[in-house]
Amino acid sequence: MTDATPATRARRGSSAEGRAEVRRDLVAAAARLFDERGYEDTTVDDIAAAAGVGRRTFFRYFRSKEDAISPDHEGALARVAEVFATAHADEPTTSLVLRAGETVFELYTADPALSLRRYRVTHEVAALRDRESASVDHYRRLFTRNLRDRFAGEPDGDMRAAVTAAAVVAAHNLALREWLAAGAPDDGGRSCRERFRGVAALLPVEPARHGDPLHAVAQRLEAAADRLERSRPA
Amino acid sequence: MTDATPATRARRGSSAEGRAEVRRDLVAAAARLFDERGYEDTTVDDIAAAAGVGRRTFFRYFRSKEDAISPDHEGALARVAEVFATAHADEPTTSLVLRAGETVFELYTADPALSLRRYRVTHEVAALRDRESASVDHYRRLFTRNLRDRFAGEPDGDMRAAVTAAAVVAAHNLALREWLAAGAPDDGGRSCRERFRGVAALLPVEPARHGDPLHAVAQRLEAAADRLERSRPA
DNA sequence: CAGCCTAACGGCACTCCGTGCCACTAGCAA
DNA sequence: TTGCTAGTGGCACGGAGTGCCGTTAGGCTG
Repeated sequence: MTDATPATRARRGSSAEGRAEVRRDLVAAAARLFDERGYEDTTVDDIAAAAGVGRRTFFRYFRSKEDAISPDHEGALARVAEVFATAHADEPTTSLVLRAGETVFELYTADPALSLRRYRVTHEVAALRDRESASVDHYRRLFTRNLRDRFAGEPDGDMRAAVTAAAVVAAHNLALREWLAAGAPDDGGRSCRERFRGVAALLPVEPARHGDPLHAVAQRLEAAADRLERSRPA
Repeated sequence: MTDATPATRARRGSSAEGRAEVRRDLVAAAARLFDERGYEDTTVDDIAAAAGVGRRTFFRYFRSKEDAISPDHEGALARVAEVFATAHADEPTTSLVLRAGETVFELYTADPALSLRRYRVTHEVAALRDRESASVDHYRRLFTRNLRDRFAGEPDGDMRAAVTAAAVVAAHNLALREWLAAGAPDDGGRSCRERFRGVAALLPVEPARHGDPLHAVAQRLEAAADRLERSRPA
């Protein structure tokens, strides 16, 4: 983006900060060019040139052209996996999936302006929409695997795991999309998280009691109590 | 696939049956080559040559290389949309989504052997898996749109529409995958449909009872938990 | 039957994505 | 100074997907 002399930009990527700077420049250039000219009419050469690096270097930072505009889902997936891996077995399932889901919001709330630009471009270009769908499905699969383990042995465990995982991920995306459509208000993602938590009342996490009208309320009480416990000083 | 003299295959696509024949040959060639050599090591040239047509003709039948192995999701989407469009307003939501979902099974049960081959290849190749995820998400969006209309005005309507749609699609895929993993038994997809119908008990199709006194208590407890959490930055 | 017309076909050339290879150079160590 | 390492950019290549055009089969018309 900013003009740099060949001398200074020659080995920007040598240090860790240098690599981060090059990466930021590439992301910014891609977002700007996709927004201005459209995704299809922007080549990788254009992005690389705008960021002041060679085309070959672009592919050392991103696996593909689409990657330049996508959030770092791999890192977020790893963090979600960590939440599942470190969770205590007696934590209520509702609480666990809410915690796991909220982890991902940080991907977007960290830089609301960039998220908005990404959102606009992603939802206009079919190729990027499909790619986003595929990324989201990776979360769904991760949730499904962990819930399947949790529900193992219970009646209809696999089906409930599949349905619960899909429901949580769908609620997450709804909350996120509404937050973005509202202009990504910078409240640390609080509105986003609160909307997301509404899914708790809709999950079939308890096999026997589902259908009982009081059940949903009981679940939400449980989840809230769990949050109270967590927010206590250690 | 089958050798044809240049004379007979020259204008096979002139008639409707001819086009269907060419398409079948291309699909069969793609499935066989992907299976034998792997997806990455098969070029469009290979597929076209194996089917006895030119490379340019391949792209007149399929938009992309991936399309040659994918089921006809566009047609299935149109049929599902038709189910929603022609449904009576007083049909229970559960019944409607089950009917809509079952429509899609025909895509696979019509030719179990081909479906099995597609399943194997699709689940081995990351690019095809992602493409399948994107296709599935189109169904989810279609269900979401229609359910959002159905739940319009009801409390938490959007959230329940998103969750219900995701749940139905997830259950559909679980039933389908189990059917394929079992070797695609040719019972007209009965086992598949029955498994799918199990989702009915897990759907939040009835709105939460906001008049319930316990609901207010849950809300106040949640709000208290949020305030406490907010006052203690992590 | 002869001639025309339409439409599918095959081939060519082109753009662009993504990758392997290699020479270059800045920074560092001996 | 002399290697040594690691990031870089250029080059060339294979493959996907597209625009264009000449060719040709099959149908329609006189």
